[in-house]
Amino acid sequence: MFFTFIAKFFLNIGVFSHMALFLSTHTNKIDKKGRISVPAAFRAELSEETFQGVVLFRSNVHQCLEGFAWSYMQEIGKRLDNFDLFSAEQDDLATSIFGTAVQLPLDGDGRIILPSDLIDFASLSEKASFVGMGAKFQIWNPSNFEQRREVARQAVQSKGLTIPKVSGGKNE
Amino acid sequence: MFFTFIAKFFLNIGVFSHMALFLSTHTNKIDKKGRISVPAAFRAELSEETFQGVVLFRSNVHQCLEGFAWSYMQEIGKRLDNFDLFSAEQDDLATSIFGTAVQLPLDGDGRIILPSDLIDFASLSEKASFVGMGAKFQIWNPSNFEQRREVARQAVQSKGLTIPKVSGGKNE
DNA sequence: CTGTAACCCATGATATTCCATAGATATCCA
DNA sequence: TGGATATCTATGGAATATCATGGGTTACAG
Repeated sequence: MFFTFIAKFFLNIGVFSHMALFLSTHTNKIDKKGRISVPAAFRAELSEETFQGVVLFRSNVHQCLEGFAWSYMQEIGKRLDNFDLFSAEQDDLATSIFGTAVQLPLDGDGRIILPSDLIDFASLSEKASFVGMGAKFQIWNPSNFEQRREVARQAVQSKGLTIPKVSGGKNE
Repeated sequence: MFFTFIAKFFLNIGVFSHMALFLSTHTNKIDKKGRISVPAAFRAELSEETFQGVVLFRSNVHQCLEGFAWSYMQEIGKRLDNFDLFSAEQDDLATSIFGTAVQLPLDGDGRIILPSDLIDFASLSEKASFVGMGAKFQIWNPSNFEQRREVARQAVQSKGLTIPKVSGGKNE
């Protein structure tokens, strides 16, 4: 159908080009070499990326790490451009994101090596939880995340936040 | 930017129009591997989906699970992506929606495997009831659902709840 | 040299695929 | 209409593939 064709066209040229959608929480072990398996479901989302790996940096809000596909960094760059070029916000964000980010390749078995400073920052020890957040994901100390999950749930309820309504269905 | 505007326009007018419509209640057995058949009527609603399976997460309101088609989840993902990337709201929503959701593929016989933490959350044991809710469905312990059904029925009666007529635009 | 990272392979646990069956439903034809 | 046959569905179990993890070996840079 015509509209579908048009929409697919725009998808293909990259307006909403394939975006990774990280979902669910997976807890894996950090071995004594500092390696950890990236969950297979997350790796599948990265399969079409030119760079096979992830970008990690320190969260500005929580005691956890944040991760993206490499291509999503470009999107962040674009969004930063919407700030005033020399504003304090732009400077702070650019510093905290680009300044501290590390690019970690996947090894042949789908693992990454977590740098020790990031392990320290997020208080990781034996295990770490990969938490899907849609376009990005977070890496948490599992017990810290249990608390965070509960806080988030209550915030969603008390602030009356709702899942954004989906339009476009036959049956709205 | 122009292309973004056009793409948003197509999203809003509902290019992605097919939406599953889940109806009725079906109770099936959970086998010792944690597998359960998704009711055939629900599977038929999923037949046009690119991803053959469902997305489940914990209800924020009831002691039950909620399920969607994958495309519905993608749509939520795009909307969530329009929030400020690092805002508290985005973070809370993404954590409670994506962080707790799981993507479950249908096996060749139309079954899914229920993760044990979700089985615990919903107090499921031998059997589970799939309850159609339109665009989504819920999964209940059958006896808990009987109570819930009665509470809902009385609420509708006493409050005189009705389904509002759709007015104006599709996505208000 | 020496430690670290990249690569390779082994293994147990878990998930996925495949096949069998029984009961229910639908279909078809006399 | 009745009854035989085919199809679909839910379920059980076995065979196969995948994943997470551990450990070893080689490549390489300080």
